[in-house]
Amino acid sequence: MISFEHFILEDGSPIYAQIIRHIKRGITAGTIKNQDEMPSRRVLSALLGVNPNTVQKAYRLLEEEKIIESRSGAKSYVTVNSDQVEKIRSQLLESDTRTWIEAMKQMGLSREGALRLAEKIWGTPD
Amino acid sequence: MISFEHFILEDGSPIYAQIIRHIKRGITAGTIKNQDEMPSRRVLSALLGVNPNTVQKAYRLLEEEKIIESRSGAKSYVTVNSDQVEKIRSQLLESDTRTWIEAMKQMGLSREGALRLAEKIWGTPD
DNA sequence: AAAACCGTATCAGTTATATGATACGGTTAC
DNA sequence: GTAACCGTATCATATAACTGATACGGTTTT
Repeated sequence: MISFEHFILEDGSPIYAQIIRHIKRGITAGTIKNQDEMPSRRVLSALLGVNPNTVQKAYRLLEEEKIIESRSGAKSYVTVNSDQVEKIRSQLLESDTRTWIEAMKQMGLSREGALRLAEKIWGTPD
Repeated sequence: MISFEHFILEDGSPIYAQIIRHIKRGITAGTIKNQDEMPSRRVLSALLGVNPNTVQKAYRLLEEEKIIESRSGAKSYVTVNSDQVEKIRSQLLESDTRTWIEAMKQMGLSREGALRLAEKIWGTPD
């Protein structure tokens, strides 16, 4: 079963989008793998304290992206092949990093300045 | 007059929030300074192709944060002292960077791996 | 077979975001 | 002074996002 242990609701972006991002990041990290069992809509909504319809929207969109599969009545499963994983990984890493770089540039930081800042905030390497 | 030359509307976050972020990043970068003249609501909305009410919402929130001042009938001006600038700067840099770091961690990257990725995507130092 | 889940669907209601139009009165520039 | 611009306010409207409740039928487990 996929863990949502470290999932924290942020503000600013829609909840359903945050759920989708969490799944994709897990796939990128390798903590979510092909054929993994998804928590049911009811269970996840109770876990996150949100409405079941919000979770259903996230799952529906994940299904449209062919990342999960659902059968009426049964549980939903992750269905990703290695090509999809690689695609998701490169897209997420690049877009998240580009967003950060753009912000740093807008605030006048040089490449080295931004990297030093990130290094400092990250803290001890892990 | 504050420049919105490189401002591009993104999707995902509200337009008024993007405007606020643009101003704050400009202040952090030093390209927007105390007593700078803000573009009028009408001008900026025309420039961005959005509704004047959307710009007004951004300006109202900036005013509540004491970052700009408006007098009915007259133009609006940036009103930030050096303490505010430093506060805005540290808040923005830290939150943007923490967001990126959290994403990298969720995707299983080590500190060094993430820094190398950022270095590569940034390209030539500037 | 029955109970316990599950995916799916639908209804209504609220809030946030954005658009569009218009108006009033204050300020600035000519 | 007057025209042009400005901040501010108020309508109405539309859509997206989220909540809450409920229901139907399929699957799994016992």
